[in-house]
Amino acid sequence: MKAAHWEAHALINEQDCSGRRESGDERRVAIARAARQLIVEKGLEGLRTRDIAHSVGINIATLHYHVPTKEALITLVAESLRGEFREQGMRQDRTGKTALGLLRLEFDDFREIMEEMPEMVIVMTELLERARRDKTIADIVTPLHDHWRKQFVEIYTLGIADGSFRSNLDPRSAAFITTGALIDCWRRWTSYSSMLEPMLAELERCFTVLPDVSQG
Amino acid sequence: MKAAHWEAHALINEQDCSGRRESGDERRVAIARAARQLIVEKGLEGLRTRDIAHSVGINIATLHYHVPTKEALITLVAESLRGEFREQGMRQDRTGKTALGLLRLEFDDFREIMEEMPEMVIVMTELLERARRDKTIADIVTPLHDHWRKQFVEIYTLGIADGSFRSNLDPRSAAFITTGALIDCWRRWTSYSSMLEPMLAELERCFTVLPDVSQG
Amino acid sequence: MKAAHWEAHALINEQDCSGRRESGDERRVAIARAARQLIVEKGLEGLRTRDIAHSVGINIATLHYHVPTKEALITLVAESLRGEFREQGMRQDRTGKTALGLLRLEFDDFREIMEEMPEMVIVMTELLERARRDKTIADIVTPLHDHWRKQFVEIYTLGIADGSFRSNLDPRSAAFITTGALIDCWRRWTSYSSMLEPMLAELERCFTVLPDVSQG
Amino acid sequence: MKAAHWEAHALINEQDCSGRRESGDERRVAIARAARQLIVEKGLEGLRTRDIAHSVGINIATLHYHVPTKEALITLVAESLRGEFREQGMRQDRTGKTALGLLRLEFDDFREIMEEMPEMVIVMTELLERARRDKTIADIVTPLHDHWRKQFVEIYTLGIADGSFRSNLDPRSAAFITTGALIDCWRRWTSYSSMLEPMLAELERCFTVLPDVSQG
DNA sequence: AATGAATGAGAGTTCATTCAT
DNA sequence: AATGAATGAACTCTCATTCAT
Repeated sequence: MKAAHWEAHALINEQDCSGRRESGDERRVAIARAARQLIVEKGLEGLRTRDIAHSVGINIATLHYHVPTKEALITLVAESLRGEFREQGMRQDRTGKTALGLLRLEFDDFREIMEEMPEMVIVMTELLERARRDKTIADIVTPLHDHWRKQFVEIYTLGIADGSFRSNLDPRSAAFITTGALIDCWRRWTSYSSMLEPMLAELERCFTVLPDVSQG
Repeated sequence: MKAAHWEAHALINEQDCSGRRESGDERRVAIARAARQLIVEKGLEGLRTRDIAHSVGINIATLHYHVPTKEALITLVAESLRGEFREQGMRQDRTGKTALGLLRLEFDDFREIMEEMPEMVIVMTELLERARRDKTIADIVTPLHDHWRKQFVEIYTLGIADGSFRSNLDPRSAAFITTGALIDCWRRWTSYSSMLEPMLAELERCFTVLPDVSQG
Repeated sequence: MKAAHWEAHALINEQDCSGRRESGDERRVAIARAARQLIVEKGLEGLRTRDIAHSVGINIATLHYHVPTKEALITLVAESLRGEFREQGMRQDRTGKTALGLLRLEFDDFREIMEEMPEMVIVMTELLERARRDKTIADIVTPLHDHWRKQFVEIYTLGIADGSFRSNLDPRSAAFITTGALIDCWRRWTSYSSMLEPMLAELERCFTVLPDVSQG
Repeated sequence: MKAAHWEAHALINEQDCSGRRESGDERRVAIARAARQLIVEKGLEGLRTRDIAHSVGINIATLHYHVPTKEALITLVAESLRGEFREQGMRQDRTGKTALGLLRLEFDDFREIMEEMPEMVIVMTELLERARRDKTIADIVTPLHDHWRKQFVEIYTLGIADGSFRSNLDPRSAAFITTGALIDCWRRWTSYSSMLEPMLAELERCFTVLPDVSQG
């Protein structure tokens, strides 16, 4: 939870309880963190600037000093999510893997997010929802979503070529199914977290060549 | 003479232009209808009781006479959706079908909803979102959702037994994948409506025995 | 101060202290009255919706029920002034008067306003000031001002024709001088009210033919 | 890196682009200059300390270091106006002129101000307005105004004595009329600047002995 | 002399709800 | 069954001013 102090600018979870003033960037990070926490608790709809300010321990006017409007605040939240998603995606070495290996890496990433940052997932869901009506948010969040889907498209395309996936697989449709199923899994996480592993296993079976060829 | 500025507009949603007063239940139906229309336009978050009253062509106080609180109003909307979903599910004859036939029937239902009542889908999505935080709504909407998923579980179980679906299929996971993918399809309907057919076709291929093994 | 009850709609100064609710129009009148009083005390710049509401004895939300925005409120004030100015202008019989007689009637009107409704004058001044930056107000107030000036133009034109005013008088310039001087008199009313009569007398002398022709 | 959003713009009014720091007094002059510019643009009512600071190119805190409160700032503006008005009044040689000559000199001054420093006029008007409610400002601005009027009183008194002005002229009333008309001319400058010359000519005719008596 | 950050007080506005008729 | 009027509580946002450095 506590970020090491040599990690200069990506500190998100650092708790700074000393009396000294924080620099602008730290405050913005703290505000984004508090906002995300509150979105988890009350939803984007229930997000109140006063609550954020209180949670950060500053005056509302101070909040507005750092983030001029509520819209900008939500944009900030969206951007902070984007930052972490990108970090996440760059952690693993993807060279020399088979398509199935890449798919499993992708699933690992998903597992990791679900277990280590479930909060982020809820926030993302809320933002995706709002993106339907708010272009500013859509412009930040949709590319993330599209990028993620495209990765599956590539994996499936690759897998068809190397024979590890079904030859009649439509990569794009499969990618939509995969991301759709995973996002829905997010959404019902609190009720059905136990379904994650069976679902991932089933998804694999859906797209790979049948092992029980005995029937053929 | 009229001081209140927003009351001056013409009523929009009133489909009943005859002079007679509606009975209490008719009013509630009209209110639910107007509310759904407005949810489609502005989202559940942007729903305002005043707008509903105006759309129905009645006073806000009158609205509150028929539906005491906003919560009750949203419950009313949820219930009206439930009613229609049930109607929908009972229309088709399901006797004597194979598992694949039943799956296709289910897909047909989905297609029909998507094309004929896209409004209902949006409202449902919004309600599912709210259900995460509002138990009253969850109690109405979750059973609908569960029921729908269970139908897929049954179909897949049946299909494994009669050999039309993969023997290593996990019906429950497959059902989750199916409903998840379809719901996500709902959500992105405006951007990706063209993906519906490919996705349904791919879903079929995901769960049925590979046809291309013999073909290859 | 107390308007007779048979004067249906122009009641501005009526004090209604009974508990019963007022109709929309009465409330709007009461709001306009309170707003004008407050403008006199604190200026248009210092006008606060909360103060108005408090002065009328209603909630701020109620104020917004009757007058949707602050801009609309100021427009209301401007319109209420316009109404009274017009009433004022129609009271006296102008038929069969000489140009000098008409000028004196005009001066009588001015005296009357200054003495009986000094409050109105201050409000008008504030509105004229704001009109420079606010087109909505300008559209209401400027015509009043223009109309007033034009009346002087007409009087002076008439007076030149009938020989009671100087033949080298430029009616338009003279009208500008007259209204300008009178308005400035308004403005400094509190400090220089004693200057009104000498100024009016001097203005007469400025435009009429010199009586001390002995010099010629 | 910079959290504060409104600080990011380029400074507008800074005419001193050399690297050196300004001395305290220079800063106050720059502040007064910027404030006047902003009063012209948005009125005294719309004047914001932040805007001034930004326009000068300094921080708000720095602004408050040089000028402790907003009231002091407006006083500063008033004083800067006073300084310029005095400079203006001392430029011309008034010895050996007739009353009419002096009046024309006064009109020349007015013309000059109107054409060369229209900005000053607007600011003056705004300050005169505020002076009605703010004694501090009144104490600075009213003497200026009174002084100006007194000059006309003197000119008219002189002119009666030397026979160039009407013998029945009341110098004080005439002075009030003159300044009032001129100030009002200021106020409507943007709409009626073409009225200045005709008005000045008419004012002359108002007070001088009728020339057309002998002509007729 | 200068600044980034912070703040209290208050602005106009909105909304679900209630009251009297 | 219906309504005009009223309201408390809350909202986002603004601004002159101050503090620590």
